[in-house]
Amino acid sequence: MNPFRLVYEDKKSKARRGVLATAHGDIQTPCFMPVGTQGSVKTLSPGELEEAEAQILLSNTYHLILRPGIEIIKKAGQLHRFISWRRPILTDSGGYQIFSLALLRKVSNEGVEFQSHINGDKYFLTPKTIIEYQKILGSDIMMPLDECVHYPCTKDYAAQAMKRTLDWARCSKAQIANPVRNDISNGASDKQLLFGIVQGSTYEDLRKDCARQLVDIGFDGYAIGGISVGEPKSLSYNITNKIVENLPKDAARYLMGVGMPEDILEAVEIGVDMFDCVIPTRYGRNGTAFTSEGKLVVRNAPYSCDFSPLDKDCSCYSCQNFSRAYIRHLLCSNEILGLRLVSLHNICFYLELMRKIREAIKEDRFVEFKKEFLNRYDTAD
RNA sequence: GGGGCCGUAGUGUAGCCUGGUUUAUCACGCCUCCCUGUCACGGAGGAGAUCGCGAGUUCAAAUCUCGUCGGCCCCG
Repeated sequence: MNPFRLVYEDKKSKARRGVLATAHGDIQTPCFMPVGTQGSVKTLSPGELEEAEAQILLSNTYHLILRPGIEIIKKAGQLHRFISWRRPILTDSGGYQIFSLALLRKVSNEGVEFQSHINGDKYFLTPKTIIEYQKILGSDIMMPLDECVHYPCTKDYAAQAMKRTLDWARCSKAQIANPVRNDISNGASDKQLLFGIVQGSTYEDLRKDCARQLVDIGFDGYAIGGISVGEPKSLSYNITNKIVENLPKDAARYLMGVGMPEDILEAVEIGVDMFDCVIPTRYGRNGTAFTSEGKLVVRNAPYSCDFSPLDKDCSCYSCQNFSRAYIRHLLCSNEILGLRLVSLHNICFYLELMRKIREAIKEDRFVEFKKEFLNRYDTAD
């Protein structure tokens, strides 16, 4: 059964409204998934995220395996219960982390051998074990192990990593055929979804080939990996566009790790449905707020006497109650509340942006909305 | 009255004995930039000191000598 329902297509662009049915409820797309790598969206509580109307969180299998360890989550009774979050969760496999964080990794067709970046313990993860771990986590959407290459990357290596990612995708698909599922019951589907991940670096033919083969295998949705890893933005856009053209209309499309508000708008316009990114929370912790007029480095000196809110058009708790001057003071004094207030605002800003995008698509005015938004939103800085 | 120690960016300091690779060290603070499947206490860059003041020795003084001012300590 196809978990994705295409609800509406914008008449003037390829933007679309959809609904993705998961075990813990429906997700309205286009959507943004706040990132809670280690089972926590840094500085924010599940209550605050619900309040901000986050529909789904992203968590990370690699991080959770290393700490606290899969056995503890199993004992806790799945990830939802462990972290006290009742809405959907997508778990990233950790492919990205193994290639960016882990030490001394050895990649073979069977899997990846690496040392923990925390304590040096040795692990050997295979596409099969990654799926088994995600079954135990009980995430609503599972991601297969993949190999995300850096930019720039030679075509030979990109082809090799793409082929390996495809092999691993087949292996992952085969692994979920064994139903080990147990007690998820409060959603539209009692099945964990599995997405395929398109790799192939910046090479159009590799990307196209990868997308087509994944579609042949058949997944519940398709993710685009290895974008925004340092390549020029025009290239990210072109490649993403080419990939989307080779994905079925009636499946969810997820652009992994993206991005800035302007990146999200570009991607929605060419038909991407799902996003996740550390930017709102990481920037929040480092003193940059997103506002309707662009990025605001509230940590900077000019705001020391600015008693207006981060964004005067925002209705979040931070903006309704606190000034830039106070938040800057908190950040400069290393008060945890400062990190929290900016992170909360940024998450609210992103989620509100996605709501506005969904509204605009429904009314065939996505292109105008994007233009108006970018007109006001200063991307120059 | 006698003796000793100390004075180097906003703060705390290295260098002084054995003068010259010192455009004077480092940390914090300050200023700016960066962050795209995470990184709370983060990364990069920058500004900021006529080395308390004055005189002397010397080709050359933060560095040696004398004086002086300020701070601290010990003895009377």
